[in-house]
Amino acid sequence: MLERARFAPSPTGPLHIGGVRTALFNYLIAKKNGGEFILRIEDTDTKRTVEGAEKHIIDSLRWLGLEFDEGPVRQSNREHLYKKNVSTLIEKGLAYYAFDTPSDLDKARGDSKGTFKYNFTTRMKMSNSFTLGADETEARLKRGGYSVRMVVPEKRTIKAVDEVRGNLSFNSEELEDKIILKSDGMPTYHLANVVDDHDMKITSVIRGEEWLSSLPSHILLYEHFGWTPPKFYHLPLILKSSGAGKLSKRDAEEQGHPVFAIKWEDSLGFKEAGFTSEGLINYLALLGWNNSSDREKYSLLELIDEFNDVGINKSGARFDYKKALWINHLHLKDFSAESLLALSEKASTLLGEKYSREIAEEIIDLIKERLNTALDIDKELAVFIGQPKEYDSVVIEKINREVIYDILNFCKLSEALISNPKALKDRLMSFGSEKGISFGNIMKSLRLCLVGNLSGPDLFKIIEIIGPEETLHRIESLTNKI
RNA sequence: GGCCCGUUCGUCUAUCGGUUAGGACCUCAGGUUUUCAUCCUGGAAAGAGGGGUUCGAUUCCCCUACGGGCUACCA
Repeated sequence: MLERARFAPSPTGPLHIGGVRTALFNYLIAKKNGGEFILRIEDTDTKRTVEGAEKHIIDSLRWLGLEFDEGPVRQSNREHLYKKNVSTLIEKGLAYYAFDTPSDLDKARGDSKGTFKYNFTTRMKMSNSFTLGADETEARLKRGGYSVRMVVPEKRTIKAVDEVRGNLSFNSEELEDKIILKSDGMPTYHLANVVDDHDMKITSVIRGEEWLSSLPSHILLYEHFGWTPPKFYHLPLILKSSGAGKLSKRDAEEQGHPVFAIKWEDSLGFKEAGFTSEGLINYLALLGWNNSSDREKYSLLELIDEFNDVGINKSGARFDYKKALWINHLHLKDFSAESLLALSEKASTLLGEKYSREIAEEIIDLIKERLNTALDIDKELAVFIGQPKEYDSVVIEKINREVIYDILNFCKLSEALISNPKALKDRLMSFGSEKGISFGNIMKSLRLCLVGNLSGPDLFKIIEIIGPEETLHRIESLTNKI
């Protein structure tokens, strides 16, 4: 049978990485078996729908490369479907009209000190089509403002299978006659989900663990309709990197890392933080799944290939930004110079103004092992683009101004040598031994002069690329300042 | 509180009854490098506790503890 998996977010806010991971696993399970990945927007709560959220979800999936084959299907367009199915349930006696107001329910809950359950023990005391009689029910239906509840049988063991955890069983006494149609005419999640998954021929429901406890209600609903339930996968949650609980936007901000795939209002996403989509996907895949192998780097295609649902973990995992960065680094260093250049518009323009395409690519190759994020590209490239804006004063003091001056002066006087970095190196060494200056300090001084601090790629390579004129210019600059 | 799920280094994880409990991030120490980073080598670091079952339990079962989720006319 053709595998069909859906990602079904509700547009009540931007797509965060928990959602991204759910989308990813849906995508992988679908694609693994050559199946289809479908996007369904669960917008049944009109009050909580957030402007722009749906667009953010779609844009995120697009950036991530998780292209959906169908959708977006919006539940708000399918009211008739839910109503029709609710009617058949009512006809079968497996659902009923309820007229209790919110304050009625509050009261019932308050009276029982929070133990109240709307089920076989209490429904005959409430206001619904079982207790009101046909005429009264009819009259109230005409007035509107009713909801519909599903009937949960009295004493039953409901057996369910979760593909991640195995066999599960629940006692129906613990369940409630859940509302399936709200008084505004919209279905609740439980109904809409079951009806849509059946209607859309979904074969695998892959969602977060927070749904595990409503699984028995859903199983019951499938039973009431006489439908065969799909396979269920409940994914472990992504936990905050320190402390307890689910990862939230606030925790992420406190820890200084993104939570959204792409920018949302004032919050920058992983994209803006310089992650590649595959780097993020790679990290997220490993946070909740593994292959029993020691392999850490996967492209999306490789994940599709290697993915197997038995490797999905059962327990929640803490988000670790450092490891995410490291995975991203693994991806960046395998990028071609060309695609790396494409990641930074600024860098490619500035580099393009100064150097030939060939040299630009050579420069990129020089720095690419040094990158954790695409943001590092600009930082690493600065040395090739202009002279240092400032000099690390700690280094100056450490080496000693006089010494630096002497070295730079020597370089300045050896002007001819600057166009021959190899020879320059030799001359500097002998200069050092004459003057009793360590070679390390010579190099540090020169690096300070050209870079502004003590980091960066090979010094003589830098001299070669920026050329004698620019080198001399930078030497002049620091000599004047010191 | 009730119900459900979970529990191996600080973190992410491997192990499908017999292992010196493996890998990665982090961290520490060396090495490479003119510097930083990369990279290489090495070190430190774990089976929540208690009962069973078994010749033998990290692995299977039970209890406790801890963590998480749900407990809405939200998803």
